[in-house]
Amino acid sequence: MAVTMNDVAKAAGVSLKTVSNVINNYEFIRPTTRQRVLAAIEELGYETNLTARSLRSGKTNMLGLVLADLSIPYYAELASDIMKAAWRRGYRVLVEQSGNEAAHEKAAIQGQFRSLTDGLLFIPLALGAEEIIQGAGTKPLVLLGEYVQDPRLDMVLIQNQEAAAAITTHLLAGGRRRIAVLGAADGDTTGSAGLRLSGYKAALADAGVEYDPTLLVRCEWRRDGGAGAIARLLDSGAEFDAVFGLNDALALGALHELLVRGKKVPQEIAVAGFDDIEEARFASPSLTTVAPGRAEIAERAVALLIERIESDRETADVRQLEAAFELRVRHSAP
Amino acid sequence: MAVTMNDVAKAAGVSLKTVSNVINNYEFIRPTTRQRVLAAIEELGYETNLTARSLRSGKTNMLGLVLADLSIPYYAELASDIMKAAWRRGYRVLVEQSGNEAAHEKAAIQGQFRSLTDGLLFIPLALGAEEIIQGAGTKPLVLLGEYVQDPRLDMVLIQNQEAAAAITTHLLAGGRRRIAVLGAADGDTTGSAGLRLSGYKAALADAGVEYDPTLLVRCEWRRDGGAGAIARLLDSGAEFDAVFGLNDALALGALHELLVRGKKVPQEIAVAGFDDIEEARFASPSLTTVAPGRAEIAERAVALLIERIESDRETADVRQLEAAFELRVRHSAP
DNA sequence: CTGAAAGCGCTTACAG
DNA sequence: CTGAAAGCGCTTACAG
Repeated sequence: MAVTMNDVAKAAGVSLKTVSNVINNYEFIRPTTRQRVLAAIEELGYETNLTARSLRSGKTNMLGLVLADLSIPYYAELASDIMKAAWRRGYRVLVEQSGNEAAHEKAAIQGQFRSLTDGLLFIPLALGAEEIIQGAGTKPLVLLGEYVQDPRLDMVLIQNQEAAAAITTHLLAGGRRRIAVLGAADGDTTGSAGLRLSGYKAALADAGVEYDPTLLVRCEWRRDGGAGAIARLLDSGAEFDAVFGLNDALALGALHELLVRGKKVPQEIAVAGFDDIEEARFASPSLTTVAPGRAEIAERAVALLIERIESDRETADVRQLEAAFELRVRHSAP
Repeated sequence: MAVTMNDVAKAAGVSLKTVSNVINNYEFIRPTTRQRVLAAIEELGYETNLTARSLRSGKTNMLGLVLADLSIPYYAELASDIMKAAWRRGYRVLVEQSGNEAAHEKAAIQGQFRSLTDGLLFIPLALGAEEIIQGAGTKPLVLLGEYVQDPRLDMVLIQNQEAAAAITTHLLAGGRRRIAVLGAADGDTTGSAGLRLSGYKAALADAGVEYDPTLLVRCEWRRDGGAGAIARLLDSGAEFDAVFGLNDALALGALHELLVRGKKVPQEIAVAGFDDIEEARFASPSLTTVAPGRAEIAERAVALLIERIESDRETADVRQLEAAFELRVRHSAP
């Protein structure tokens, strides 16, 4: 029913191959032939059937992106950047929401889904390195985020420790001495929580400030998690003069709860986050945070993945890239 | 290189067709045959090649979703809901960002992109009804949003006028008499802006309050647009006791700017929005807004589109569905 | 219940 | 520069 390349070939009086050559911008075609083919394409309203192209060429020109949920602002903003970076290079992005569940992540990295994409960008939250390596098959895979760290896997990383230390140092420089941490528990060493916590600890140590594990609250990394955590902390009677939410959602939830309870921010309690989502700039007061280099992460992850796809596999060394971060000082912690 | 159905067939000692039957859950297969095939699939690690299936069957089991940008919270949250609704019905979603540009929208509704999907969910912002009908081809299409209204097109709508009237009435009931509107200009009649503005006007008229066009500010529907609009309004010396941002982003930007300038919200100026994005609950003060039925919109749009895909075209009447809305009264306008 | 053949619409070698 | 043939990995009629 749809117009095929064969129809175009007949209309233009050339072979199938010539039409294919024109469409794929093959160099050596007589200009008049090209014109005739283009005219036929235009006239018939021909559109390439990408499914057929994929089947024959073995390439889909799609990248998979597995993340927890697009309703989480940091992931949505990252996905937007990734789609744009891919688009510039002639690829589309197929997003898969894992909902943070191991079963979904597993299905996404090994299932039929993979046959639709040439390579995968994966933000793992539930699966470990071993499971990823086992399950991922042979197509290229680049990890984002830092829940998983393994020398065998390509990844683009945030400078978690350094960035968390920088923001903690900023709070300390502002005279804060008792900095609560939302989103981690004492003893966490792995994943974003562990890395950011260790940056926090390092900054305290550098400043000669005592580390007090009773100032840590473990909770979901969402706004309501942050709000609930601050509520519990206040109810416990703990004393603190600053809050470091391990991501912006936590910090924004905490900020909300502090203001609801009549605390003055930043006069009584300073608040800082991590991610620099757009919302942070427009919070009241605006949120001090650290920008982990989202655009750079998107750009480099896409570039690396496509390089893997388009080069001969096997050969290349594992690549682990780090994005530059930047402190964003705003009113919640001047 | 990859394991094919043929490999499975050989390993199980059956024909290709039988393997296909097992995979597609064809009923009448001898249990022992099924077992043998499943065992071979397991052993060889066979995965269906979805590209090949699509080419042959003419179905991709993917829905296209064209929206402006995932970094806009309302679209991100809607996309998340749509992907979940599609997933439940066995479909994936391929998102295309139009960046609000007509050329991108046109490419998305008529380009090769369409060959990858069985149908399209489209939030038009730049194209008109005529262009959509011309360009969209033969595959099913369901519109979301209300920039375009046309009796020939399937769509799922927000009750813009009614919802805008409800929130205006709420502000009036709180004693506000001079309600600024952000995101529309006097005379707008089409699209979300026009519809919401007309709801606002209707509510004023019902309450016998005069409509003052100098209280309208046209701007981009983003946080910084709202902030800039309020700044201009304040600088102009206009008097107002409430602000209605035609979406939450506008209202949140306005809220931020009002607080920066030392205005008390809601004591001096009440603020209300439209969309009920998650961020609204955690703003300080929390944002009064209207929930347009996002989950219902996602669910019904996906259901309608899939119904169109799976039934014989042509026949059915155009369907225009409306989602129910709900007022969310919070602290910015109690 | 299962099989052998055809074909979806392209691109890929291979000729010329 | 262009053509004729083969085939990517499935599902779809059609037989039996």
